[in-house]
Amino acid sequence: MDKILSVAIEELMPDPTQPRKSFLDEEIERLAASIRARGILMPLRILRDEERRCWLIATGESRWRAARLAGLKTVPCIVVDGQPDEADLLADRVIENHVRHDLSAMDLARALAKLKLLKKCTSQQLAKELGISGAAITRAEALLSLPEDVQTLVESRAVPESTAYEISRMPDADSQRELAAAVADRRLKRDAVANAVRDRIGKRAVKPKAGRVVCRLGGGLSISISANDALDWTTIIEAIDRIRREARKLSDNGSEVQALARSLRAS
Amino acid sequence: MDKILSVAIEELMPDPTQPRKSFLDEEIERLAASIRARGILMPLRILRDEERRCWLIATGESRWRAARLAGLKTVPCIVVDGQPDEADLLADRVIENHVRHDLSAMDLARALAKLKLLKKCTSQQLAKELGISGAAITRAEALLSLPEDVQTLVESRAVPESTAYEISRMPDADSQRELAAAVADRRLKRDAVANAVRDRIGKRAVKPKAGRVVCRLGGGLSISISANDALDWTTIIEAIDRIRREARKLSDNGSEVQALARSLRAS
DNA sequence: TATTTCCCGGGAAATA
DNA sequence: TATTTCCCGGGAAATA
Repeated sequence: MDKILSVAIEELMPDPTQPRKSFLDEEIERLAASIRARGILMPLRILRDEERRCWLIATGESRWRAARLAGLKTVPCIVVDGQPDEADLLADRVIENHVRHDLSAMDLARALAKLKLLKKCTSQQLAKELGISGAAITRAEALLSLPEDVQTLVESRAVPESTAYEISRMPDADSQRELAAAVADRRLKRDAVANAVRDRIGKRAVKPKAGRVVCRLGGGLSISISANDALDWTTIIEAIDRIRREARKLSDNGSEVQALARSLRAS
Repeated sequence: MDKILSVAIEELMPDPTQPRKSFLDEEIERLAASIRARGILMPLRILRDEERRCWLIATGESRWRAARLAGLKTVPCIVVDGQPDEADLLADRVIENHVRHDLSAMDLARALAKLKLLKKCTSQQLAKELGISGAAITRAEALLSLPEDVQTLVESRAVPESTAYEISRMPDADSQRELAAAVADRRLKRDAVANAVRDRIGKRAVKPKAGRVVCRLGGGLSISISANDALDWTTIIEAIDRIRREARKLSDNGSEVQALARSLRAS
């Protein structure tokens, strides 16, 4: 049977014949955090390259990068035997890339609550170690506050997890039961539940930070001004003045109107 | 170093001290399909139970169930050494439960297209073998039809995958570029793009150009002017003059910037 | 630090 | 079979 080899980080390299991958730094950092906490659970799958005298990574390149970042010297690997062809390698990578959900929402909620107790840590610390978001922990734990009968509906998937989280924000068990029943009946979906909850508990003032003012001038004509940050009058008026000067100039030149966009981009 | 053991299916059992899991039949069936196609890529992690004289599954219960369904006699396993405590086991299961995205959207698209060629199969057959949805394959492949420069925006994640799919439904490259630029600029999100596309292709009696000029002034600031019909200079300049007068007036009044939209709508 | 909002990835079911 | 619609899971960033 195959052995698991402990291979030095620097003896491994990505397979050059495989499609180039792009890695998000924060994704690798999150994985590195869980490797620091628990090590590499699943061995990489590697191929021998006799010419280069090194190992090529068949699957697990992001684990390799994260392990390096985490300061590991070696990583566990399985040598892929036989002569896998390109289709096999591609198929394996796609399969590995894909999620497997072994835990139900309630299982996850209970596991996280237990972990917090056992490790005596905060939700955020736990999130970091496990490589999941703090928001996910908040939402999972909220499920445990639901009445038993509602939890049963979640367990049976009659009420989806994200809908159940919205329900958990209702202040009393009876309203929660009522909403859960409506969802199980397919009379309400998540977004409708979220709206019902907001009506009840009062909505939060949300202001988008990206500024945007849309001015409808009538007859279908409108001008919208947008920016990455909140807009102020100085920015708005300077912008309008710029576009006005340019429009007059181009109009006098006899340019066509699309030139307005081009000329402002260039300037 | 640890060995990979080939353990008979019936010598394995779920760890009774671990939280009960619920499994979706269709989830297990999908996994079984990929196991039939490519086998079990990642060994299960198991613990010895001396009392019961069998192995307990630490991680990989759904792979075990799927393997049974797929008719395998044995599965590859790694024996977890040492005395992992409950926190370790729970943490490992949560980590394993979690997604790792090794492939970018464009990488996935290219890998799927290549697999279809190599295996000479339909998208649906491929979906089944890989354990992903047919819809995902349709969407991934659509990305390959985008102009190079738009594909580059997707690769760099300036345009999200699902948004890029909506863009790919626009009938011509110029509209696609325009939408992609708006998304990269954060002027449009996915749902707005989807609506724009529906307006354009749903109404098939092609609505020839609603006039629109988008002026990027730099630093994220932009002004767009749009109308139901084609735009001409007179309309543009009159519109700009109106908004300019109003902006100056409201600015002098000390109003907040959103008043600009309201006051023009009223007038 | 914890919670909530926003919105993207992607599966199931409806549709072509 | 392929594509599109609908909507849930869950991360990032805003908010408390």
